[in-house]
Amino acid sequence: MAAFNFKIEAKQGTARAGVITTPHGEIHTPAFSPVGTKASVKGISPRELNELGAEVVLANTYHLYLQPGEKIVEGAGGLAKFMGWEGPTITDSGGFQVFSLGAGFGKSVSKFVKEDVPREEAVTVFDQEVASSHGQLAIIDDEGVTFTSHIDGSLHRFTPERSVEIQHALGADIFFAFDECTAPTEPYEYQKEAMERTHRWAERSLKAHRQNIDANKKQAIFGIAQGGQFDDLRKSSARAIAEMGFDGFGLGGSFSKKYGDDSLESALAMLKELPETMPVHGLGIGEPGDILASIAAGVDIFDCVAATRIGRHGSIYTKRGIIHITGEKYRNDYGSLDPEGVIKGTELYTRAYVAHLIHSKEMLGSIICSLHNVGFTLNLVKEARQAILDGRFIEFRADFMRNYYQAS
RNA sequence: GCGUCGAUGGCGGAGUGGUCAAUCGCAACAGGCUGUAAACCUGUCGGACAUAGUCCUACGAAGGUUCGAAUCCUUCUCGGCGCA
Repeated sequence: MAAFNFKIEAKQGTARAGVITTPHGEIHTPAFSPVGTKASVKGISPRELNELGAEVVLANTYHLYLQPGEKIVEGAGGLAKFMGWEGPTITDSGGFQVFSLGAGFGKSVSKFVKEDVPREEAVTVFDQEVASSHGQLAIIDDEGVTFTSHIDGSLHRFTPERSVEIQHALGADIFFAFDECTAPTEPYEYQKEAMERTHRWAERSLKAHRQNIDANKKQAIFGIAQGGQFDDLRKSSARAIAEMGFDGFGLGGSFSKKYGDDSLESALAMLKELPETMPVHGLGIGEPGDILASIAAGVDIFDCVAATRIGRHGSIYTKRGIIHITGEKYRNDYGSLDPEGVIKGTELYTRAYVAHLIHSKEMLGSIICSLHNVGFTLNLVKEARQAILDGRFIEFRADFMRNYYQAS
């Protein structure tokens, strides 16, 4: 992997600033990767992303496989070319969808695997009608995952090998091994089982990648660790993934409050088990406070849908916390969207105007808020990086947290 | 002028004797959103205390029938349509 390199420039405690080199350019870490699930960061053009300071964009294997199909993307010359983005790209493996699509039926995934269906028969027994009647779109077995498309209901199957094959076609600079993301609420036994399965899938993903000489020259593969909220599982998962020979490490899990108690702190503790030279990607970590906590623990890259999602729905990040621009008090507020942090491309818009756009469902409102939030997050990470280089990250983080979570 | 149909909470529009402070949609307001099945979801939505709940004011206006009316009757006001 000559084309891929990670260099640490400065450290402060476990926090570090560095540079990741990829065939499509450099990523200065800590870095935030806006999420363009379907090869599009919702509402924001590649040129704007560039102007906001983004250096890398993350897309999703599951979505691009279903639509338009990885061959189309490959035919365009790869993900970056396809979407008109001139920098590095990352693809997620589809492992998260194993969780988010399966979660439609609560804990059915574990039930299905452990009780209703014998492992070896899970696939053949898959009953689309039964599954969909429960709103469940994915069923896991040890070999892989069978799922129905959320677009047209058609039946598909991912295995680690298939995920890697698709990601080779998509051609991102960095891609992830196929994993099983679990809900933090799953019990120990299931977390352990899923983690061990993820480890086996990681080895298979890595093997499938190393067998492709051509892809190895252009793409780096990161292995994802799991373990839920259990410290011992987290640590053993980190060690197992670290020993396999991946180019980088993916901090897996779902830290959304929606799916249960957040286990970010315990997940971050696992990073102590990793060799210092290994770049770490915090999957789906994107709330300002979580980003800073993660940076402090040694995470180098982040990706998160929050910036664009909450923006699209009319909420924006400010140094004093999130504000909902649809609030009554902003209807005649002719001040800047965020007086303390005006983001490039949003300079001319007032809160009253943006509030009106969101109220009247004009798409520009969602675009402006998304621009602001992505810019805000990129700035946060950029400032954190500079703070590490200057040796004042601790103070920077403390200051930010005090302002952001102060009562307002 | 005569006939006819209608008048319901910010708007649209259900309800046509008790289970109606009144279905539903929109708007409004509040909250949520962390590897995007998300330009989405949840809650509130006459008023006052405010958890349950209790009380008050309410279905154009006034009167009446009835144990009980948004619902039935009378008159009036306003509006649509038809005929003059």
